[in-house]
Amino acid sequence: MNVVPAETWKSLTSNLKAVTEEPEPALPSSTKPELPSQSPELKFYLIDIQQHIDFPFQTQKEKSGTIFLFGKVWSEKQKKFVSCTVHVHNVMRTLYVAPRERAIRDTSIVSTEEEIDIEKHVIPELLELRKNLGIPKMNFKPVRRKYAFDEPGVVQGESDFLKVVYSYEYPEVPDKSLRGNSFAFIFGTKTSPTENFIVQRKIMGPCWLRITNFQAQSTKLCWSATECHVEEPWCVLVDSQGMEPPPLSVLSLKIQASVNQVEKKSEIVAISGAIHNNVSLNRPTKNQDDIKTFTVLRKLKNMALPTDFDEMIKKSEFPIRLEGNERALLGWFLCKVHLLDPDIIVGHNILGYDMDVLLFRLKENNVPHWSRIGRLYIPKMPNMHFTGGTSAVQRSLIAGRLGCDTYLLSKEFVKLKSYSLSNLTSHLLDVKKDEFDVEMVPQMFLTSDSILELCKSTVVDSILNMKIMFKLNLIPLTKQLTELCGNRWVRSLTGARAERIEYLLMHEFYRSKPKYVLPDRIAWKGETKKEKPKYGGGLVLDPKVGYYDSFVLLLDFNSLYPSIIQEYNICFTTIPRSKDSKGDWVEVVPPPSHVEKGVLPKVIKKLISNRKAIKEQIKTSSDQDRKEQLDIQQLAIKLVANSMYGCLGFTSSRFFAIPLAQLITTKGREALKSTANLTTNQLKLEVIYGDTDSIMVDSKTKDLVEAKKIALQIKKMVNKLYHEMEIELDGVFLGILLLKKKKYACRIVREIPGKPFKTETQIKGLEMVRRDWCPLAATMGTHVVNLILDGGEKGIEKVVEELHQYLRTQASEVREGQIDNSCFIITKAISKNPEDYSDKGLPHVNVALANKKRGLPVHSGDFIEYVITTGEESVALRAKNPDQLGGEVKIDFEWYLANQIHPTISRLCAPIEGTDSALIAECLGLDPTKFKIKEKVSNDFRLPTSVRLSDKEKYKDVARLTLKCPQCKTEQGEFLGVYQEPNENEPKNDGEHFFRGLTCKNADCGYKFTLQFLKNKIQLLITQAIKKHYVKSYYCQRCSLQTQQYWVKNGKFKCTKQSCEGTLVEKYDHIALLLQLSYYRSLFDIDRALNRSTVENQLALKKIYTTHAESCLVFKEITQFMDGILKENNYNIISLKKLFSFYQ
DNA sequence: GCCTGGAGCGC
DNA sequence: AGGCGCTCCAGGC
Repeated sequence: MNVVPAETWKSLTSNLKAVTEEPEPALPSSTKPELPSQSPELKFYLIDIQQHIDFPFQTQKEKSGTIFLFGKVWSEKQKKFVSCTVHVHNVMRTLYVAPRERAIRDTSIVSTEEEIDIEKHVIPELLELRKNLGIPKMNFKPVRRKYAFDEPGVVQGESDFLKVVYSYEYPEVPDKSLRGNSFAFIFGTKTSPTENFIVQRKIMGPCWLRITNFQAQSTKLCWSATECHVEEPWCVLVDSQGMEPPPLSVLSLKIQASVNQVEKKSEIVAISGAIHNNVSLNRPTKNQDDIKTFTVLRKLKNMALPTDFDEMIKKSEFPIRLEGNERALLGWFLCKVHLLDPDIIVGHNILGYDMDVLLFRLKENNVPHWSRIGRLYIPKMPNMHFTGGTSAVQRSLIAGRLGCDTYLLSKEFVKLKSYSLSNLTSHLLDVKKDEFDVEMVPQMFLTSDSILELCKSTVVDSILNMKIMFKLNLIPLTKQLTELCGNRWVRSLTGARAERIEYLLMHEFYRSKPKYVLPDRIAWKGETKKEKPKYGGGLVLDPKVGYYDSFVLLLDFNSLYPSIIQEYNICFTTIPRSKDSKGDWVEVVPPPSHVEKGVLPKVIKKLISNRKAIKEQIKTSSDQDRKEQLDIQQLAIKLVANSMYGCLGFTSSRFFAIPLAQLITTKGREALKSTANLTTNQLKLEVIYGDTDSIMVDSKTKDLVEAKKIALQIKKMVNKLYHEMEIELDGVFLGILLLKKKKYACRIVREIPGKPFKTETQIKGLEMVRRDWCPLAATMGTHVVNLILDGGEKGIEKVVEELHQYLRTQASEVREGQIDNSCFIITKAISKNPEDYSDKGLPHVNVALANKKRGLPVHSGDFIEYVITTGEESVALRAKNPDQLGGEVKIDFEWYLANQIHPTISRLCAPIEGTDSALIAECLGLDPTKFKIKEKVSNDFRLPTSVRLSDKEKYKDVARLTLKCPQCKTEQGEFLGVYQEPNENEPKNDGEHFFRGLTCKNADCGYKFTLQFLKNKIQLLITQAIKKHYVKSYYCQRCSLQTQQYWVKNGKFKCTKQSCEGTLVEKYDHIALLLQLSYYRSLFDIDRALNRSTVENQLALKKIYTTHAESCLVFKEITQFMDGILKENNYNIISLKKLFSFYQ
């Protein structure tokens, strides 16, 4: 058993300052908390805000109107920052009542004629409401406010509102009372104390606060080092001086559980922690290796530890604490947490799994002071379900400490195929570490060595987690995002992206003068299933499929949607919105130019100009430290600016506005269309593809400087059209294989000053970048892509040859079991609980169910890894967890070749001449009959200029088409077809007059060749071609021998080579045949001729075609006729075989 | 063969 | 607890 490779252990621990133990935790002291200071004002660094938790000893008023500010203060006594909690009492409900323009008819309060007056009508109606709700006290105050949202009946723009303030201890205004006779709506009834506090106190994320009039707490309610309270929210002021924030202490946790096989419940056997006490908030932390660790381990029930284990612990390279049982382990751990008092707890999937297990075990073991896991003192654990997933209630129990989940956050900030800890460490840290199965834990307790290995594994995991947190700059980045938007930091850490934008806009609308009344939060409808789209999105241009070996330019609009918001002044405040009679939103247009700039464009402008300034600073700064800090800032701004559009279209967003989102995408489509059109028509360039905000242009040159000039032309032309939107050269490709919309592979040019440029292969959308295809398919696909992209230099025939060779060797390696099992693992996410799938035929669902049965945690959103094994059942039932492989459970190689490798390679080769689906199948040793070509027969794939051989070159060896007049028997000479090579200096040929009228060259005869005659001739030629080229040979899977001899053993064709026992597979070399057939076809294909001509020739050709329209029709029919034959036979070897036998 | 979910991409 | 557009595969009819 070796989970932690020696080099991993060494690399991780040698860098640590010291892997030593903290002092033994003492029992909790009962001394009264130290008062922060005696000065009238407390400097307090705010980290997080939490609302009430149900303390049994709190009054209703305290429960509902009190919020907790968690943060840090300077302790003179200890000469360091210590944790502090400030209780803010009396946060009040703040409602805004919007009067109706006219009162509702037939009411006792006002007559219909009367204008509504706040004093006369609204206040009395509210007093009535107050009485009915039993609220003793409400404050009223008429105020000027603006409104720009969608509550029906509320006046848009500036008007009078009635502000109502009352305590949270009294009931909320119920939904049925939100509309009255004199008022259209009451806003803010559901707003939480936290939100009111943040918005009204204008708190933008973690920041320094000045706390005035603070008082000592008489009752200790927190585990923080210090605590105090203020009676009124206005005692809390944002300190604008902007001092450097204090460093935070971070505890990285790894909880090692084991499944109790009797009860099928998780138990905790070990916990490791890694501590860093000096984590920076604004920049990457220095001395990231300044980490200390602890590990606490316990004995298993009814299982003695190996006798030499005490000795082992003493000799261990890192501290291990041994406890007798789970309860003692947890108690020791809680003391540790209390002593270390971390501001942040980091862990892998800690918010999705670990917290649940920890809380469950704390409860089961009835561990005292369990709430020290957080900073609030909570006497009794609330009732909750333990489902193996951490619920919102559970998360709130660590209040005061920020939970930083590397699993959750890496999902948000980096794109990977898997987010398991081992995959994260291998991609981000270049460290190898395996994970072991929880089922292994009990047997690991049998020997001291394996117990030590287990401890090593947990301690290494805790260190790695910390390192991932540093690597991704999770703390500075999320802090920056929080600061930009003014939401709560914990929310940024749990990936609440929509909420960030909500807060950004709330602050912005609240800052405006006069303030805006904000829209209410929409209740979450619980439904998570994807709805169908509500409006149109980005435009995707039809790709001109093929392989290009010239420089291809990628131009795109910088931050298209944010730019559009600015360019067209798109905002709630500038564009009136309404619904039609069916209740659908009416499409809108941008406001006239004289309209004042809206709030949205203003925010975007601020963000973008800040980002520009920061990027400028990065360029000029020489301080690496500062550069990294600035880079985090600019990245955060980009993330925020780009996500604003998404929130406009998000149904549950507070700032939900379909018409605005729709207008933005409409303008985006317009911009892309016009850019593509202008490039094609005005600059006469070829746009080969485009998606949402980008176009790809074939420069048709092999000169980089020349290509860049073209890009500049496009840029200049397009940018003249806009103020805010800006197109830019985003990249130059040398070689691109363009296969489908959103699917391509290219070589990006990377320029190095003073040196020749390099290229880097980039793949988009293909199987190779998808986690639901196995790594083997990805490796092979990538290899083939590189073969093709290298094609420009080698020539396409060579590429095809190499490709076929590669497939053969790979296929035999697969069959012989030479490929590592891990290359066959397919990963798929489950989107709901495995039991909830109606469709039981899904492999990953079956594996998820099997995992669950074994006691492994499975939750919605998890990635399930599986392999397909041999057997007779359906594929779904043959899907197994990779750790089950061995013995009779074997990987079904044939399934992989047919269902993973073949489709991947076939699709890549679709535009490549000289190979096809059936041929690829044959190379892979699969039955070619099962791989009929689905793609339509088409010869109009783009081929690169250099690889695209001239027809003359390409068809130099094929049999020519000659015709003889059936009437006068005159030989007509070679038929040269509809396509003339450009710049051909050869004399006019005899075949040309066929084209000019399909008439016999013997003027006396004058026979006109009929369609039927030509068809028959073609049919004949095809059969001749088949006879000539169709030679069957065999290919040895083991020694690669190609032969036409064989001997039979056990009904299999065996290799004739001495001492080779390999099996022969049939090899059909039908490239020559295809070439011949495609030659015949090319003679008649007008579209192809046009496609392959230069621009000048195209014009000339078109002219000729028009004058000979009748002949052209015949040619078209012949082309279609040939396509028919080819399609019918599917370019398929077996079908060709049938044809062959038929004509034999 | 057509349609519908689901999954996972691209932007 | 951002959006839509576009392959692909499976399964059902």
